[in-house]
Amino acid sequence: MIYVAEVIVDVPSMQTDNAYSYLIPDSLGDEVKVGMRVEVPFGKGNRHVQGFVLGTHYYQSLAELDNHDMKEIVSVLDLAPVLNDEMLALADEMAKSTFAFKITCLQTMLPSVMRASYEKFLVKKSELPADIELQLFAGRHEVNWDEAVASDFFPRLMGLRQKESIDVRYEVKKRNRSKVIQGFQGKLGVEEYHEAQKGLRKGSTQKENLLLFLQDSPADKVWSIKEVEEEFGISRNTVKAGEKSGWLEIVEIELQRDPYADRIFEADYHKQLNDEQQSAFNQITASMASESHDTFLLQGVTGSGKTEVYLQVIAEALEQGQSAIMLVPEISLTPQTVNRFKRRFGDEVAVLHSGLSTGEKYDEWRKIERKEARVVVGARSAIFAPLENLGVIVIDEEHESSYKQDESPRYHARDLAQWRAEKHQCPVVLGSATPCLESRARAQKGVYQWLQLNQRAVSAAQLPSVSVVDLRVEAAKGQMQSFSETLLTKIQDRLDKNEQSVLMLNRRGYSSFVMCRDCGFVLPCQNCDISLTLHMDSKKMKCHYCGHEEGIPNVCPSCNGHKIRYFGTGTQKVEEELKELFPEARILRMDVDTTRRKGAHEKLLEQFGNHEADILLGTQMIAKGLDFPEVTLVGVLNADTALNLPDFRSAEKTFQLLTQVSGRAGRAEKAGEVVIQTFNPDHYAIQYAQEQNYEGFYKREMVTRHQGNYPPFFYTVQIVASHEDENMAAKKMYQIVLELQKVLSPNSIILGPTPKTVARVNNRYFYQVVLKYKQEPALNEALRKILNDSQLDIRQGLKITIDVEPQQFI
DNA sequence: AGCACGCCGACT
DNA sequence: GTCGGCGTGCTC
Repeated sequence: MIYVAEVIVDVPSMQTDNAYSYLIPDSLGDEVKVGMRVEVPFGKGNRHVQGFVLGTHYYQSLAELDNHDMKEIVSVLDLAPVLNDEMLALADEMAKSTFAFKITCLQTMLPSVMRASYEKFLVKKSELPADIELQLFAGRHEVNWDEAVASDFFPRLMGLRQKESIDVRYEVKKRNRSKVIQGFQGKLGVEEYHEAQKGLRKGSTQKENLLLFLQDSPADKVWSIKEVEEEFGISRNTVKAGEKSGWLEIVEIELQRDPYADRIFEADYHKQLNDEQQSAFNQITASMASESHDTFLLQGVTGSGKTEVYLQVIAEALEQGQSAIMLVPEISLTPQTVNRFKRRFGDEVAVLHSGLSTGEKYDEWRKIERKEARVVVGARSAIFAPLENLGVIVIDEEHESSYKQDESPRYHARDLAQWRAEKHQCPVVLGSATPCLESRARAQKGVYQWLQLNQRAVSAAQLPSVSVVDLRVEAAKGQMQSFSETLLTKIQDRLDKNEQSVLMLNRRGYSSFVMCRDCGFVLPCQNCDISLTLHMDSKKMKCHYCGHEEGIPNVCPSCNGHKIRYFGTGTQKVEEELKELFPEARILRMDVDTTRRKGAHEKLLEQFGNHEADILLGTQMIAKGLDFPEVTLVGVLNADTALNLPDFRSAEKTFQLLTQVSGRAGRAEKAGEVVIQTFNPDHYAIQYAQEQNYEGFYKREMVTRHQGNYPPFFYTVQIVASHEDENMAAKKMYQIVLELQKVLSPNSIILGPTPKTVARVNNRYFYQVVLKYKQEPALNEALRKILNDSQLDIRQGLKITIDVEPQQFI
């Protein structure tokens, strides 16, 4: 019998995006199973790569094989499959719908530690020239490839390789090592131990102790050697001797790193649902019972108790012996959220988020795989949790753009959730106070079941009063600062009353830059078509696109003038202003700079929650999911920076952000107040946000979308080509447009080609085309063809990305 | 991706 | 005449 495995190899390229057949050597016989990772030789030279087994089959004889010379699988990297059939099928679907390589999809589904790392070595085979021997090998049998490349000997080493004095060795390294400790397990029955005891030599007290211990311990019980040594005084050596006598077996015990092990979670019980919550709960659970796969849009204002509905729906799934996935945006995976789930579901919860170390993530994943956790709470990638028998998938804050991955595979967690829901015959619940237009429109059309929560669950809580300050008027009054008089008065008032304020600086598409007041010169990045941003903490000018850094100029490089000043408003600058205005106030700043370190985000929030500061100043990140009862004032310093971006979603994003941040004010008994500073007080996004009127905004925005032929009326696809040579990128996009014009129906719209807003990043030029269409059955195939036909250009340094339903158009 | 094969310019 | 450039093809 000849066993063959179909393997997708870890070479992400168009040409290798298919399975290769490998012989399964007899030695690995029944170890190789579908869904496992294997190490296989691939290509010339001794190169080894990681691969995923997608299928196995066997042949009676070599004659049956039409494939002539297959190579053999080198080794198996897993004891059990790491991807089940559902996940393999999902990877296939993802590759198809997002135009990604299969291998990239497979890797994305697993914790990052399971991605192999490769190392290359030069191995000495016979006597080497003295200088190489002495200075490079220095007595070692082999040296790392990188070390050899860095040395002066490299060209000569390649010559020696030709003469076979040196060989190259490849290593595929497994990184998913579970933490293990030594343990042992009894092998014999009570009677046999009794017999063994009789046969002992007089004075063998240690061994006798061990035998007595084994007799008393339950069969199959695995003991930790260390614990037994400490608690029962049976030494490590005695256990080893016991193994020699065949009484017991030494085994490895896989240790769990539980990031929440040292915390105690107070149990939390179901709260009484109000009528609306109850109705939502009933409809979702009815869908669960009916084994259909409905999508629900649970739309509820801040404080309406969406989370309690999620929790009870998930509890119901568990009750039915099923499992559940709860997706939340990364930024709101704060201890507040996690605690709530831990308190309700205890050890049944596995948490997956970027705050965990790679080892911890792996352990949480293993916990799910071993079916020890039936509830998974996590960010986007938690949609790949290998749960079986799913009862419900919840996506909280469904409008968040972080549910779409902005690199390949460009999947949207919502789409994959719906795919999985169909497989498991279970509902998907999308929750939000401000649903994205697409979802809200689908609810309107009855594609989604629409559930509304209009009452605030906590009866005492009132909606905050929102006032809008016209910055144009403020500017006319004279010296322009970041704060209007209205806002300053209110901040002072909170300080006097010892209440807290949250101030948000909307930095999207805007930041502080340096400009010469004489000639208007703005310092640009040398690699990108964008101005450099001032970073006061490091006293450097930085490019946010490519990371380039340089010093802050004192003199204008263009006119040699000395009036070079910063413009725009960064959080650092506002913080300084605040300190000057309110010297007595304790201020916390929260932005990318102060939250870069692991856990810094949580720590800042905790400090603020403990009222160790009066003012929290931050960027968008403060808008999401924090709940501080002492906060009675929320100020938005510049509401409209995002409004002017060339993106059809800018009004929606602005409305959502303002509504969300407003919800941070006055969540307890104290009434909250919100001040929005803006240059566009008449813009509908600002006005509806002031009224906290989602429905009004939805209706108005739908008109704009309809007029502009944008989603939800049209689907969109973005195609981007980039190249070091601007002409190459532009030429390719024109060529693509010609191709598309041949296949697209006249109802579809092609925008472009145009250079991207930032046309040059890292010395590459970017050109894009946006497609808008209602129905194009042949589009997928046409795009595939474009990718396939572009292989020559890709070789010449062209990069093409296809983004289906892009979230960002700039 | 990464490696070998192959066919044209500046060197021993 | 050869070393080495990078265009092209292929990887079970």
